[in-house]
Amino acid sequence: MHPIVAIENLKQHVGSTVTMRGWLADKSSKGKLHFLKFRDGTGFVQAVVFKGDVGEGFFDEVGRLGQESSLVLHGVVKSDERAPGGVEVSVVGGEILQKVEGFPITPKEHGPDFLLSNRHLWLRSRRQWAILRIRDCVAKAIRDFYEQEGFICVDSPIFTPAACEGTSTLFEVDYFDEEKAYLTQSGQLYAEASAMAFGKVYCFGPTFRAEKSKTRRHLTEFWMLEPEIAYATLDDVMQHAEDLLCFVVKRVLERRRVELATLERDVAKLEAIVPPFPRLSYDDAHALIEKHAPGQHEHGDDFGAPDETIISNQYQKPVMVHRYPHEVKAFYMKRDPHDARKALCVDVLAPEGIGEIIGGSQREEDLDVLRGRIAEHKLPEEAFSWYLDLRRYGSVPHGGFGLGLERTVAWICGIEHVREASAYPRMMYRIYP
RNA sequence: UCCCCGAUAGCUCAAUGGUAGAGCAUGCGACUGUUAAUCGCAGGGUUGUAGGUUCGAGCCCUACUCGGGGAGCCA
Repeated sequence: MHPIVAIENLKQHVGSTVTMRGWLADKSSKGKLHFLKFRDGTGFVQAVVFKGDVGEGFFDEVGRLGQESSLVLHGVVKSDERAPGGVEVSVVGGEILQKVEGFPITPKEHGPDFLLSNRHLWLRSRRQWAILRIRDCVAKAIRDFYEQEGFICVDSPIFTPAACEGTSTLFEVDYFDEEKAYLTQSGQLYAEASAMAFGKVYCFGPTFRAEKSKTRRHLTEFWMLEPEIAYATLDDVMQHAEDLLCFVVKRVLERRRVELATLERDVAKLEAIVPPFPRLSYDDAHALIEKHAPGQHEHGDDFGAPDETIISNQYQKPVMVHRYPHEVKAFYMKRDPHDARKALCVDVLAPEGIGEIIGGSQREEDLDVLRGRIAEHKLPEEAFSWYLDLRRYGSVPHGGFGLGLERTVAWICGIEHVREASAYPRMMYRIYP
C-alpha cells in the first residue's frame, strides 16, 4: 500500500510512490504512452502511463477510458519542468472504478445554455474548479476578518413577514394557515437589532430578489454579507469597507495563486488593491461623468450602469461614491447634517466593469425622523414597529453595508458573469439543475 | 415590463429559395513526451414547435416556445 496523497500536496512527495484517487479529466495518447490529465478535486496533474511499466492489459484498458472515468492510480511523483504544476506522476498501476462514455462537457468550447443546463457536471471543469475555490477562500476570509475585528456573526432570518425596504419584488411563499411569508431580500434591519445587542455584528447568507433582471450582474438568489456597527458613522463604514476588501484580496493572493493562474487573471491588478481607495462625493462623480460623456447623466438621478462604468474606469481600485441625493436612496438612511438634500450613504464600485459590489449607509437613529421617512415612502408603519423599538430603547448612531459575494468573486476572478461565481446559480429563466 | 439577438449532428458553427456541410467530440487503426497532439478510416440529422407563401423553405412571412445580451432595479 502506498500513501494516499492529494494532488495539491504532491510536491511534498517527489521521489516516492503514492496513490491518487480521482477522475480522468482528459487524455491523449502517443504509441506506447498515455498522458492522463487526472483530477481529484484538490488539483490537476498529468499522469504518464508507459506500456512497459504497467503491462499490456492495464495499458489498453486505460487507453479505452473516456473523460470522467473514475479510477485510482499508483505512481512515482517526479518533479518535471515541463509539467504545469511542477510535478507529474509516472504510473505503475491502478484500479478502474467506472469506465465512462459520452461525458457531455468536452475540453472544447460550449455555449452558456448548454453549460448551465449541465451545471452539475460543468463544476468539474478546470475553470469552474478555480472560481469556486476562490469563492470559498473569499467567504472564509470574510469570516476570519470579522473574527479578527471582534465581530459576532448573528444571522438574520430568511423567512420574513414583509418587505425590508418596501421596494424590491419579493418571492412569496405559503406560511401555514392563510399566512404569507417572503424570502428575505436583505438581513439589514435584523442586523441593526443584532448590533444593538452585540455591538459589532455581521450576517452572511442567501438573499432573494424577484426582480426580472437579466444581466451578467444579477442572480435571483445570491449571498450577501451585511456588517452592522453600533456607534459607527459614514466615515467609519467607508473605512471598514476598505479594510475588508483589502483583507479579502490579500488573502486570495496568498492562498489561491494556482486558481488565479488557471483563470489567467492579471494578478498585478489585484496586487494594486491597497489603501486608500478613492472617495468621491455624488456631486464629484456627476462632474466626472459630465467630463467624459456630457449630458449622459442628469444631476439628481441615480447612476445607471454606463455611468458606473465611466466612474470606475478612471481608477485601478474600487471607488467609493458617497452622499447621493436622498430621493434615490432607502428610507432608513440618515440625511447629511451638512446638506439635507443628501443621504449619508456609500456605494463601492468595483474596477473592470462588475459594478456595485457594496451599498451601505449610516442609519437614521432618531425615532420621530424615521417615522416621518416611513410615512414619506408610504410604507406601513405597523410592519416596522419592532424596528422602531430600536430607536425607542437606547438608540445610537450606527451603520453598515451589504456586500454581494458573487459580484465580489466575479471581480476578483476577472470573470464576465456572476453566474459562474455561484455553484448552482438561480436566474430569472433558469432554476435547473 | 421594454429593446436587441439566437435556435441546423453530442458540442460550436456554416450552407444565393434548388442534393444538409465543416471542426471538435465518439469508435477503430498508427505513433515513447503529449499539453486544444498529429495522421488515416468510420458512424452520426424529423434544421425548436405550429401554420403560411412557393413548383420547391434550414433560408421568406405569422404566431408560439425556449434561451442569450441589455435597460430599469439593485449587491
